[in-house]
Amino acid sequence: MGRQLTIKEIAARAGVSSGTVDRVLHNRGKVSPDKEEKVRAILDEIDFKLNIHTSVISIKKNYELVICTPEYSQGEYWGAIDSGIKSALDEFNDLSIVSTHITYDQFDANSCHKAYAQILKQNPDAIILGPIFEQETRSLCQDLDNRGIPYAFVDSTIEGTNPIASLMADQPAGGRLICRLLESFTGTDNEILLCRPKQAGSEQSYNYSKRLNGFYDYVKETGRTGKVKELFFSMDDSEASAQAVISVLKQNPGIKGVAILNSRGYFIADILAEHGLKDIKVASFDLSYNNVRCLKNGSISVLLSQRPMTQGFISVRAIIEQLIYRKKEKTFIKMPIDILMKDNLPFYKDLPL
Amino acid sequence: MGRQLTIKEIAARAGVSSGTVDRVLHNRGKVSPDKEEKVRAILDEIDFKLNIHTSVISIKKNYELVICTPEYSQGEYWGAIDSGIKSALDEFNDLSIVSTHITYDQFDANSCHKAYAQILKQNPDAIILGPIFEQETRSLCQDLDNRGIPYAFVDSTIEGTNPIASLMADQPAGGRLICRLLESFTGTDNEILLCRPKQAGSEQSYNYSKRLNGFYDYVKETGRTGKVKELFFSMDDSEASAQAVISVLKQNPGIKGVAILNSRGYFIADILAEHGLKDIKVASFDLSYNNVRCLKNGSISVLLSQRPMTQGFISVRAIIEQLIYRKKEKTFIKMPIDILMKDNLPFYKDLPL
DNA sequence: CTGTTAGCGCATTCAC
DNA sequence: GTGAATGCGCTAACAG
Repeated sequence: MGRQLTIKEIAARAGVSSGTVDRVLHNRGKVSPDKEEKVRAILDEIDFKLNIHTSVISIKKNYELVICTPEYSQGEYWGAIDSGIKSALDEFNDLSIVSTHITYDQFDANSCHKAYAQILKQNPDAIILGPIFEQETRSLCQDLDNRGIPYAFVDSTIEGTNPIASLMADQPAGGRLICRLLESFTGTDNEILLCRPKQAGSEQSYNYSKRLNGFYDYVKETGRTGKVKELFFSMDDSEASAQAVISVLKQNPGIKGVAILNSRGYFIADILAEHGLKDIKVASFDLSYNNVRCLKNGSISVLLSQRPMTQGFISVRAIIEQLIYRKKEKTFIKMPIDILMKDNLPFYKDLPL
Repeated sequence: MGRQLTIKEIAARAGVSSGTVDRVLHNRGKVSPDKEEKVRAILDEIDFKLNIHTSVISIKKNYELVICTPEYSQGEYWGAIDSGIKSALDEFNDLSIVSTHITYDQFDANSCHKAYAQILKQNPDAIILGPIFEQETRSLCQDLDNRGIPYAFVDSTIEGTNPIASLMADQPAGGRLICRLLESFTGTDNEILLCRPKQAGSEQSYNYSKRLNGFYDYVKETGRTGKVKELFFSMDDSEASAQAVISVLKQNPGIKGVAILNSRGYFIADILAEHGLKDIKVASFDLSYNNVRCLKNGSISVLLSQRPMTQGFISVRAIIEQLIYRKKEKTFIKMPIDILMKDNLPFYKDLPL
């Protein structure tokens, strides 16, 4: 495969100037039908691709990117996504992209509403969305579609929208997997406790409910319905939660594994550790700071992660490819669900700082 | 953080010409100490990064890259590494890199010797090595060091060499991990069978022996020495191997898990499946075609993978960064060891085709 | 040693 | 509608 033809060479072949080829390539109009046809014929024949590098350097436009995600503390899931975004922006720093980060309270639809209003006001060239609220997001996306502003989703995707990219894990698969792992760990004879947070937003979250579905699908398929118990706990009252957990485990000595389908595994793990319940395996999601601590000290046996940093990184890259390199294909990726145990933890970069 | 300074602007600040800045940036020499210092001072201060795009288009040189790995069949480990290399070369195709792939028989030191001679004869600009034989590789690398030709390792690294990049997994950690997994799966009361291949090269391989070390380190640490049995099997005589495996399992009903520390897990898994031994958990390495088949049908419970495609990809990128972008830092990465089970398998791209 | 300069391929004016 | 001309930031060759 030899070198590609340049625009100039194509122009020569078509008997036109490079400017005309450029107009055809980018559908800018103002080209007579006959010349256009000539150029297109050649273009089709040789499968012409723009040279990204020269293309980029001759574009002068400054791009505005808005990132809109829930607020987060350091070392948490959304922080990892953000650091992936940052590292991508750093890698592509010669593209003159200006980014703004707008955050909202993931438990307060109104705060999300405000954030979205702010986005529309800013009228950026592209947006990366970490969506929690379906209605609000769908409405925003409609406006964006109308204005022709591209947007990408990280963490989860809202149906009925037209993102140019979507980076998320298969949540039901995550639910199935955590159940399979605990089943393998505890053996088929023993029981599993599913600890569900009472906290407002968390249970309603799209991702959480999908995991729950996957979890119970697996339970049913394997005919272990009787082997799974549930317990609701509140992060706000750790005393009561601790008592509840311990009492359930005392009453059900067959329980050898505990699943927490969000990133609060450490909360339960700490309770178990405090009470010396070392033989109970805990499984949870996300490499948050506290979860990693527990995985290291053995109070959590396994964590599932959906590569938040990678999600952030790819979302930026997808935007750039679409916006600047004019790539047409959309980027829909189901992220791998990584299984983390003590021995392979050190080699994963998607770690909280 | 505003726009980056250009080389010209830096030159102006330092009171030199852009040519001088370029010479400093790329260590081409021929710069007086005082000017060099002035330039470096500014460079450090502003954390200058080359504009990749303009840099690429103005490079005229054609680079020759040689890739040298063991031969492989489709859907195997080395094939995945190769496809990672190919996709990187594809992504960087505007750099005019010509690549040659030389392979050798991983069980025949002489064939490796020949391959290496061929490399030296070709005298390329850079080399990616998948090393098996220590002596031969060390000798080759010495020659390459003398000639100043950069080389990168994939899969494993030979000590006493000076690669510019090394992409490999932590093999002892892999050994530990597979043991921890099987222990978790079988419970502490039961036993584990370690199936070791008799085949010539395989056992001597550096990676294999490191995994073995890690495996037994974990066994010792957890005080389970008495709980681990060993069995040597030969791929050449499946009849005999099958009988041996089955007989060991009959004599030791406490064995509930089987570990294979290379990519031959499917060989044992097929034997177990044939004999209806469904409750015995099998764990092995690598997403080879056959292993994946077994993971899907349930005869293998878990596979460990060291991201061969990613290794291949990064090795090329590291070479390019070193050779073309003249990056100084070397790229030593311990790849994550991915744990694959039935539910998360579909989302991993490091799959055989 | 050092500065100057001609491209690299494309996007974008600006005349015609 | 169209083509010619300019510049993006950097590399490399060349003249001093």
